[in-house]
Amino acid sequence: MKLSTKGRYAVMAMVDLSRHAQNKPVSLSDIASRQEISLSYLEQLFARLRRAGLVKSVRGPGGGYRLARGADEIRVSEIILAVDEPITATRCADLGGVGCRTDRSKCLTHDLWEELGNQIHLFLSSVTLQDVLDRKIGPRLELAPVLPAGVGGSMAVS
Amino acid sequence: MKLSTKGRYAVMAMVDLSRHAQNKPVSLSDIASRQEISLSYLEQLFARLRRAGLVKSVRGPGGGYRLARGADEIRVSEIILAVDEPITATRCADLGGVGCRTDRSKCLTHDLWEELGNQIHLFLSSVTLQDVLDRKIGPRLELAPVLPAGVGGSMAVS
DNA sequence: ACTAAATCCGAGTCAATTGCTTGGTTTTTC
DNA sequence: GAAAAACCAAGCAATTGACTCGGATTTAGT
Repeated sequence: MKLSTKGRYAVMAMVDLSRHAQNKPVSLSDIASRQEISLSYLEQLFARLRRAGLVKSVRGPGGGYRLARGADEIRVSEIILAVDEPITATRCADLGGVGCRTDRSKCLTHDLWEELGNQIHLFLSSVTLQDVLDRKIGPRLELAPVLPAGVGGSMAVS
Repeated sequence: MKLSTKGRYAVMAMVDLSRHAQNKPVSLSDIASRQEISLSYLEQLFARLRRAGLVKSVRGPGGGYRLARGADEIRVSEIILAVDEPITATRCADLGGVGCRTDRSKCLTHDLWEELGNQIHLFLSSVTLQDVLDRKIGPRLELAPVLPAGVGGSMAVS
């Protein structure tokens, strides 16, 4: 799973959409001005979100977008998968990576990346739009074995 | 924390280094041929790793690199932080992001990204080079009981 | 002292991606 | 029929990733 600002914009927009959902659909220009994202860029993102079946569109004046499902049925991971390009298969990425088979030592890191991907997906799948709206995000995972502290450093994900 | 193939290359190289560590230091050309990474690119990565204090260099023929500490004392997160550029402060990223203050609804996603960053860092900090060598990577984290959508109080956010 | 192995260093390249802009077309409501 | 909206396609500037090129410096061996 690729993590980029593109995915963040999409999530921001989807949160905005579910937050301002009334009877009327929400227009992209509303979202654009509220979230300070360019309208055309939003159009591109929502084209993908629509193709992924996460939103429905209503054309014509007074139109806009609606969530295709309830906010509690849409997971953040779905949004990010919808807008981000699929993972570019790196050197030894997915199935049958050449280097993986030939020299197994070359891919000692394979398991590591795979497990990291699992962790990220697990986390983002555990959060729905409704959770974000309700600010229910908090520390949810626990480490099994623990390490001496002090490895700190500021973090962020891009 | 930025996740790119750059960090992966660095981890691959560091794993290779610790795997082939004998009395003699390991030359980059050895790593380059084993891991199929370009030598010059490796040089750039190791310049950063050295500046970060993760490896020590020995110049001259027969020279190369050594781990600055034991493989069980180097965490994967350190390697990635060493080679990847620091986070580009996005729209509402770190402290004092403008949009965060003015319109709090704009940053409902803030906690989400922050917590995701925590998760990633937590995971990568829990894995040492030695763990990768020993193939000790496996599912290590467990989801805390998922919050029932409607029920219960708010989560503690630290 | 000479050579060669290695680390160091800085610049440049090339393709992909991001976040946008421009300029439309269609659909639909009033 | 005018205007609001979704749609669509092309292009573009800046950045980054993964390199290459061309050296320079250090040092072990002879």
